[in-house]
Amino acid sequence: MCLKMDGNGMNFSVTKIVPKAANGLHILVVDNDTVSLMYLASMLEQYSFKVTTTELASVALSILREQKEQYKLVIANMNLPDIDNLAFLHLLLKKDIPVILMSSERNGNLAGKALAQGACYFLQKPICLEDLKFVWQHMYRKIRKPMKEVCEANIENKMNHGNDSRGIKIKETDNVSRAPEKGNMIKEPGGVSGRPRCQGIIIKEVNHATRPPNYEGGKEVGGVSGSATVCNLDGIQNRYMVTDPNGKKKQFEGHQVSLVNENHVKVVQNSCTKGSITTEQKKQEGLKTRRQIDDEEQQQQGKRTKVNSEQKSSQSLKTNEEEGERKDDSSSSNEKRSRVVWSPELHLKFTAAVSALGDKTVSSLSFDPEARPKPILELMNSPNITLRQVASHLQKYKSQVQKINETSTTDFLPVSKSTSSYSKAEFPSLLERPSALASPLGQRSLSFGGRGSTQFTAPKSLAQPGPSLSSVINNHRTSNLNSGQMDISRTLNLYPTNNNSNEVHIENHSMLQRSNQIRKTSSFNSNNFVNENMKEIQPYQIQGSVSQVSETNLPNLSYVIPEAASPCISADMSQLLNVPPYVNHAQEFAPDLAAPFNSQNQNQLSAGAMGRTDVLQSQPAQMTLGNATNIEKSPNDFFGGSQNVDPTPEQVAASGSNQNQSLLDYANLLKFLEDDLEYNCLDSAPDIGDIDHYCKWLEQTLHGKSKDPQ
DNA sequence: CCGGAAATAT
DNA sequence: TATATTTCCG
Repeated sequence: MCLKMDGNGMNFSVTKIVPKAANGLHILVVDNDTVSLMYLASMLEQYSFKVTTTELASVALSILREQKEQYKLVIANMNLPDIDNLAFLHLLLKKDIPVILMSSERNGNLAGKALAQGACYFLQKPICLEDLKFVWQHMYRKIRKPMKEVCEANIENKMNHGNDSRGIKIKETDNVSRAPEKGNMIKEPGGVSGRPRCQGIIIKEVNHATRPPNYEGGKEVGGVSGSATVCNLDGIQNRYMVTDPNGKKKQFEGHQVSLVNENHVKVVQNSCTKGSITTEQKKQEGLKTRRQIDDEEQQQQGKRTKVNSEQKSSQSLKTNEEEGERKDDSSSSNEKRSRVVWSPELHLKFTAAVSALGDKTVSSLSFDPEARPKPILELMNSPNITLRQVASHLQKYKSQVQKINETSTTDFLPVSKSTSSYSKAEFPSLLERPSALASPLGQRSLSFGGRGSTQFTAPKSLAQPGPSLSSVINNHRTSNLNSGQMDISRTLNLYPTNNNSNEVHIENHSMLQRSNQIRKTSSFNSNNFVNENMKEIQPYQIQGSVSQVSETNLPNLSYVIPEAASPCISADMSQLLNVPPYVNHAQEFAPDLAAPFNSQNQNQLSAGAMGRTDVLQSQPAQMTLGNATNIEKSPNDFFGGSQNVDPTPEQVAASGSNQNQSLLDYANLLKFLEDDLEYNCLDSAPDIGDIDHYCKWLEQTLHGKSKDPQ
């Protein structure tokens, strides 16, 4: 049986895990296995829930029929003798009750099916106390429609609105007023955003899903970005659902072309029925195309290359099959360059490179001159990233840092801040500038990273003292994996030192001894990934009120600690499913579905939740009284804050993650479960549960191509 | 090659 | 709407 401990090996208090508002809520447990039923019930009671048990689905249904309002959640075994699995689930969902399914069968498909059909969570038996840690969250979850319904709804929705991403999309915009280049040219397919290189009419392909570089299965779409998934919609031939890095789900069939010209007229065609725009059409519009060349090439030539329109037009308007062929031809100059999404991993590499470079020379107020795009790119060893992109990222990174510096106030700085020469870290911890982060809700000026739900968040992990090395490591890692906040410091102690993954611990030591830290050599291959930033931030972990930091200053955190990050897929299960347990990806993929708890919309969302949840309505005082001194406290702090009057650091972290978990919607996990075996946005990153393994992987990734300067 | 900033996509 | 990313430009 499971240990009744949390991931850090600390005892956890059951009563502190469940927010007061959820105390005593009624759960209906249905399991034909009496022993398991009773055991589960007793565990739930330990979490202060009221539990009703029954062994029969029919009884459960009748109970609900009569007292539906009483129950906030149903936990049911998947294999009930008196009813069909999914039928039961559907009946429950019809009653608008969140359902958690459980099974002793270790079958990923089963779990996937459950989730696909609308269960909000799947519990793998045997269930232990800790598995139930976040059960309460599901009571507030909006009932989710079964996957197919969602899909169909989306399809219909998109078809009814001109916004369909399928088919050929013709968008016309005015570009005439800009750009010195004259003439109309066709934009290369790869570009989907950014300043236009040319004016006039542009044809480009849109809505091609990006995918991990190592994606090999599936059909359609290319791309290099790691955060998108592609899946085949059930029973819909040639139609794909794409979840872009921002979490928007799109479906399309076939090829899409976007025309941009000066009229701001958008026409949408379905390629399946209407086919592609003809070359003739384009000619009529006086289109010119140009060969796709990348920036560097342009620069070298010092001149843009324009290409004969006829050739290019036809090239840009290939049919599905043609496109597929073209993609297969990787050597083709027409290869697309999709919009890069700075996934956590990518950012991790980036920050690693920056810090490695930055470790060589230290300037207190400006960036290390070595931290230039080119060396960074080299160190990153990411073939799919261009110099431009790195430069761009660096630019934003710097601006981010600058912003933080500008908004910094000594009020928030730790008293015992290091007096070392590193006191002016060029990459200050966000926690040291809480004012910058304590922005009003919804204000995300400092968030960095994925648009939409993937916020790169403040280093909440830093608010934790580091009694548990593993927890620190995990926190750092997870926060980075799930976010992209330009927080340089955080990533650093993730990095394994050379050959010994255990040296991660050393770095953690450095966290606690930062003032005395002695700087080692700075080569990327050296044993020292810790830099000023790391040192800078450390004191903050130990000082002051942790809860204040987390609640007052970091209202928007979407930070997750690993063991808490799996309300939908337990670590076990994710292994079983061969799925990385980065639950936050669900958010990335399904911001819409996760909306009720989306951190981006915490204000409204919380309000909405309050409006529709009895519990929340009935105990508003409790929600805010938890931290009366916190003026900036907002409704969404409820989950994170109120139950932790005097939280231990671990609990603070947990509460933050609780909040985060609430953000989760599982619809998108289905993509993992059902059809996305190839999914691997981490580029073969191992399970973060295996720290050593992960560190080794990271090391390899980071060091793989870097040469030893010595 | 770089950084700042415009411009656009999302 | 705000943000992320691309592209321009000196």
